[in-house]
Amino acid sequence: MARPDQSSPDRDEAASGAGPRLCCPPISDPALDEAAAEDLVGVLKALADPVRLRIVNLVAQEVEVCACDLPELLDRTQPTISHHLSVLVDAGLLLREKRGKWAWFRLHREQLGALSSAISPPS
Amino acid sequence: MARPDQSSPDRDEAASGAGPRLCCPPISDPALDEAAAEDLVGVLKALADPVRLRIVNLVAQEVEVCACDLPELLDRTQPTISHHLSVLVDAGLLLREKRGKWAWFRLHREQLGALSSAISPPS
DNA sequence: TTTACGTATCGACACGCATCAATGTATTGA
DNA sequence: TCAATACATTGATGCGTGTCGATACGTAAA
Repeated sequence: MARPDQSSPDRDEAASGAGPRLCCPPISDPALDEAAAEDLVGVLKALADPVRLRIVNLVAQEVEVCACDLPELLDRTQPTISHHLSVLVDAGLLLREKRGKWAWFRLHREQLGALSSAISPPS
Repeated sequence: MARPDQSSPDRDEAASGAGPRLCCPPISDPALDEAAAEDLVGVLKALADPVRLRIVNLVAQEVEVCACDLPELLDRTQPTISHHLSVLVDAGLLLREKRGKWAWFRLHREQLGALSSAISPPS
């Protein structure tokens, strides 16, 4: 698929040079290759679910949250909540601590902060 | 599912009070209700795909990007690229400008910045 | 008005995933 | 040891979506 060049009427600003050349520097050296993109996407996918996003939001408001409260708060069954908690722990967004019969979860702030800055726009 | 209380051996710090009470203030008033979560999730889902994340990354490195370059750069067919571009535009992350036969895309920095700060951890 | 080309849309297919009922595992208290 | 409880795991199901070939649409040049 041919790229438009500067001789196109659409982009003739700064047309002081010689013969036709590219309208702009060709895109090269993408900072995010396929592998790096997959890594970041893993954390983004973990957050890109309404139940999981609300879990993270709840945990961010408290020191820690007991799994026992979440089925009622989020209107989902216990297996579904357990599944979502595991996804968040696997993504590194939550930290799980089992105390007796109960499972408590805290926010992994470094990981969430890393994600936040990874997607913050440049300049 | 019963919540553990402070009389549990797991959480007996600051046990100076009277009879048994909750281990911690009950979670209430979640800042993110189901509707608000769905909104944020829409933008997160748009980013949570390796092809789309790489598109945003490419556009963030240039002033603007021509759709004609993306199939080769990202190793996807033209319909697939067109689909992903539409998803990003619909999510408000990219701005589309059609010039002649070509479609050019710029980063919507405000939207990406809003997402970045929305998921940044508190304090 | 043709022809060529870049892009958008459509239809179909395969895969991923959110969800739940049923069941297993581990811990606590009697 | 037994019963109760909290959580994890499994299997099944339905929906969403990433992908591509085919095709339609719009623009520009001949």
